Amino acid sequence: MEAVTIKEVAALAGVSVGTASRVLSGNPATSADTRERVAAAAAELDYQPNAQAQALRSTRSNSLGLLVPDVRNPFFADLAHAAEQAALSAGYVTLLGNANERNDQQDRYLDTLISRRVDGVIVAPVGDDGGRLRALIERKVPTVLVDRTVPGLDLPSVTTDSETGIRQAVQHLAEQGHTRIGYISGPQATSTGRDRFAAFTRAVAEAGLSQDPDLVYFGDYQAASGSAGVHALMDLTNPPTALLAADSLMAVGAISILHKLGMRIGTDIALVAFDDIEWFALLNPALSVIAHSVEDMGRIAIDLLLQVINGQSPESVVLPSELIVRASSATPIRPTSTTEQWSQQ
Amino acid sequence: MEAVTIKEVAALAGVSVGTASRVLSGNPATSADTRERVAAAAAELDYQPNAQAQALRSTRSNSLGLLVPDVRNPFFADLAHAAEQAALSAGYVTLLGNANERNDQQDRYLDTLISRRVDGVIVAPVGDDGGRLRALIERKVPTVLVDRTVPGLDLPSVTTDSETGIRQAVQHLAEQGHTRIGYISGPQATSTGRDRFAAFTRAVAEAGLSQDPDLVYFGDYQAASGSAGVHALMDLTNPPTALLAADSLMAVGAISILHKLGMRIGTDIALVAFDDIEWFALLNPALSVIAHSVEDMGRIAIDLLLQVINGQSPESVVLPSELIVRASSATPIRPTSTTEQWSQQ
DNA sequence: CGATCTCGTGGAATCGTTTCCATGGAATCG
DNA sequence: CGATTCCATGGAAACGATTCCACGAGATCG
Repeated sequence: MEAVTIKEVAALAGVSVGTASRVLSGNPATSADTRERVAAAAAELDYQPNAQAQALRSTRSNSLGLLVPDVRNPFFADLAHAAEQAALSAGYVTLLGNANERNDQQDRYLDTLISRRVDGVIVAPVGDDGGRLRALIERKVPTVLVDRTVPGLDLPSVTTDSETGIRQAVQHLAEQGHTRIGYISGPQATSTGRDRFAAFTRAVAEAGLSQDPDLVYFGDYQAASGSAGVHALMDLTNPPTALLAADSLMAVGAISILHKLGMRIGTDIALVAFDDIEWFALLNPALSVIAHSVEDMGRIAIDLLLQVINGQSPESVVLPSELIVRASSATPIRPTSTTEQWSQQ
Repeated sequence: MEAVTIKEVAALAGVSVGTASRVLSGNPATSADTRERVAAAAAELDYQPNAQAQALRSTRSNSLGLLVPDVRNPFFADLAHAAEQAALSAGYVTLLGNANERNDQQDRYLDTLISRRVDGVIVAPVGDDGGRLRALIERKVPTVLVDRTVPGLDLPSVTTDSETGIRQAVQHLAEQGHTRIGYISGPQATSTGRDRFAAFTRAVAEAGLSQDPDLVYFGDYQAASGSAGVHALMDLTNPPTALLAADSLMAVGAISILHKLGMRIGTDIALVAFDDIEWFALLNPALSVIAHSVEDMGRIAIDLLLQVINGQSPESVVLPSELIVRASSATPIRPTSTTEQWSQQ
């Protein structure tokens, strides 16, 4: 690594480092002549300022930390992309960290972000206790939570109102004649897991559907637990006729096992997934989803973070969710003789 | 941001900053007593060293840059994940940049990485002219190319041998009775686009299949161009009976439009895609793919980069590719006389 | 025409850390 | 017991940039 310093630029331009610095940072107290000579020297040497030295001196690093549970989850990949683009156009580079859905990796990354003195952090938190998030708060590092919140941590956040979408989905399934809806829940150690489960419970009660606790399987937002959930639910003596999966990865696991079991989605069983992934529309049959805008979430998170950095205390934002009906849940249930729980449409 | 400095640690421990620094960096020239007091003080204050100051002094930042064309492309999301994990266990943090398949964004990020004095860079390059990549080379910044290469740039790289997989795919399709295979190519401004196209051309010639130039559509590795490709190929007076898409996103575009056209994949038309994405196995029918290992690619790229950082000059690595046959190409073609093979049954 | 003001510039301090050098006390040797 | 070695430690320089302060030369004013 052969670095060009401002000293060399100044020498080539025949000025002092102070003057060179002034020109390069756009300080108006410079003569046209020196401006020109310094600019020429910088271009000639292809000078790139040392961001570390700048940050050390100015206590601003122009970088943000973004910590997600898993980049390979398309929802978080989209979120990362949206946030990164928004940050870039505000002049910040993004340090992306991956917690791998593990508390210890999240904590390790949080310490790294503190060490690198990022100007702010956006976290989709893993787990429920905050962990080293509290260290960020103590140091007053501007922080915004995204997608998930942590009880007891008073930080601005951008989350989704799962309630509306889930109620729409349950009502929709009820209209198709389903009375027993299986729910593959997210972990209760995440706020989204709890919120969506609560919303499902309420919606099912409102719609007058079966509240059989066996119809709920608790997964962990990973594909494998979606498969396990389908197994558990389908092994019931009185299995559900429709399934609602609380995130995209568990839906993927569910689809995969349903294929293996030879059950036709949309015909033998209805399926709705939380999270709208581009690919879900390509499946055959296309998957009904509860959609929420990742782009908005990423963009708004950056927006709130910039406000916090500027010393403001923005309100948290809750984004809407909405059911999109596709073929996987569009066929009304047919009356069958085996189980008569449901009235025929 | 309220930072704790080594000065405060030293004061609390009752030693000089020099001594505190020695203890914290594991320098053995310290007494057991001071080691203990400094460690206690650091823990007490929850001291996190300022990485910028360390980097400024030591000219090592313990960070790597990773520049991909698009994080939302699952192939690159997986690559980013693999590389990031490998870097992390070698003690490096990864700065992830997104070029959005655009030369100017790539160049902008490369300059940022130079400014931040990362210890090394891994790039899946966009475009063909190198651009600011040459600035990295001039400054002797350790750099490794991944997935794609750039002509005229002599840098270590990790790429895939597309030839084998593509030949297997073409032979496989030939065995199913296809004689006209449509090829949705990547852009000829990328090395992978050129390599795969050349491999396809050779394989088709070897297998004695139609070399009609109209059977090739040049896309840009984005979903939309996969759709456009299907349109173009199917509008031919003598359309292909099988399709080979040069990457996963174009395959997605192709699938989407084939659904709209009402063509059944695997029955009316065979489809094989380059890139093995987890989801492709879940489609109905499951998609045949040419697989190559992203995990290996990411891991090896980091490995080579660490070697370059250590002053070595590692050889480039070429990884194998391999056909995985699934339902989308498993049905032998039925002899038909018309150009509308798919419309029957 | 002398005093004041303006303005561009150089020099120096500073950010937080590492590392080199000097110091002084303890330990060891002849 | 005096000389040498050893070793933990403090102090200071350095990394590369920004910014404050002071200075001197012109311009402006009374």
